[in-house]
Amino acid sequence: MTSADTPLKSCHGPAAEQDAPRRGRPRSEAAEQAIYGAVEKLMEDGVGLAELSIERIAAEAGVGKATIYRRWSNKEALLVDVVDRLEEPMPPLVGPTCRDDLIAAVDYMRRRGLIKRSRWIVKSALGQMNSWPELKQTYHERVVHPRRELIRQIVRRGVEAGELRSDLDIELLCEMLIGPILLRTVLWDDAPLEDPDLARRMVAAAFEGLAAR
Amino acid sequence: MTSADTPLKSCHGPAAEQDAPRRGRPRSEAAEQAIYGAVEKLMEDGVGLAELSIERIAAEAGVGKATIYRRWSNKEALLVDVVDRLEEPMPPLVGPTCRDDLIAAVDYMRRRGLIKRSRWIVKSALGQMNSWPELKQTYHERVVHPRRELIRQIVRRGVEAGELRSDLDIELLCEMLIGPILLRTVLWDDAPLEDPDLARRMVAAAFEGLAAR
DNA sequence: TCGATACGAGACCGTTCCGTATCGTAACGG
DNA sequence: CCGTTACGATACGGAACGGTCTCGTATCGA
Repeated sequence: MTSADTPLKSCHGPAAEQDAPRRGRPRSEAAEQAIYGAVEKLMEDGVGLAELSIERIAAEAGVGKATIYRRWSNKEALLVDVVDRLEEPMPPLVGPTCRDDLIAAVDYMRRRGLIKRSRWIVKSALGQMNSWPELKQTYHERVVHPRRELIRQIVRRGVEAGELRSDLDIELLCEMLIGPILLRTVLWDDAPLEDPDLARRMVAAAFEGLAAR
Repeated sequence: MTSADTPLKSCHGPAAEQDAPRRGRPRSEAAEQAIYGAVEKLMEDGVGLAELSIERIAAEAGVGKATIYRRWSNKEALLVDVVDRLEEPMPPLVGPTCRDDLIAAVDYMRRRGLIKRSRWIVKSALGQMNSWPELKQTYHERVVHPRRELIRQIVRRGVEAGELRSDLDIELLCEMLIGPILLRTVLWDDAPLEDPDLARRMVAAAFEGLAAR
């Protein structure tokens, strides 16, 4: 009975028991958006994961705590949903060459690094999520893994097409290509990301090498 | 008057007013080490910054809370000292070539990444220290900045010696060289770091480029 | 021996937070 | 109109924690 008739519909959002035709007053869509909005606003304001309490979220959203608990069973479930809907998938990119795809991918990360919400979630992912297994797993599944896989795919195609050296391990190639941009977006808060040409320069440097001549 | 007579003695450890010849029972050095040890043990066990409470530290150290507060005015001061004494400085390395120095530096980071304590502090630094300004500043001053400066210095010498391309921005060169290893040590928990040849391969790949032929 | 200080243990207070329950009100179906 | 459910607000119990204080004991200098 647990998973017989329900198609496991990648159930986003609050746990809505949609089976019953719901009598009484319907749930407010506005309240839901206000809750999501409040969490995202707090994240953008640099509030740490520890300070991100349900009471603070409710206050920021102008919503009663009960309205939150009516939708999510606890704080963890709420944050899992927030993380889940936070980042849209990378656009599928099929440039003429592997190099084009790599530049696009690196530039996507550069632009993403400019968005404060992304930075917050990445940093929190590293720091606090160790003691929060489900949140960490969701983040890895939905955010880290797909991007890593996409890069791997581009690199593999590049190797097969003869654009990238075939004497290097695929993992090493990936790290050499996206390490620098991730370093700038995640570790070094003060590093500039505004230059729209940065991705091209990075990929070019990686391709051609840093040694003189 | 701020820095006239005090030699700014890089005052490690608990705030000890060493001026008075201290009568009564002296403070226990063992207790101090037990406190430091307890924090480091908890960190190695993967306890998050939020769970790292004074009471838990005291219990782990087998020490009364008062013994902690007698040495540090609050939790923040304790953690600042812990961070401060956590990492020893990078060894000054003057290899025959810039390439040797870079390999040594990257390998130092690889070995450091194998130590759980370092990983913990780096991750916490990213996640939770945003709401903890003094801790973050200390970490940046004592850990991040010196290492970054050393890399910059090596790279600058490499450019001057004609080993590295002079048409690239110094910052970009630094990121291309240490981004990959930091990616592995900080962001990807599961990435292997055991290969003692990793640093050499990474620097070689960066020097010679990833493009085929 | 005596005063001063440190020790481990833990009581204590104030604060914050989670999660539940209760209010009076508002919005839906029948 | 009535039953049902959601709403915002808020009170509540319970837990965790920071920081202070008080015990009885131990260890120093004088």
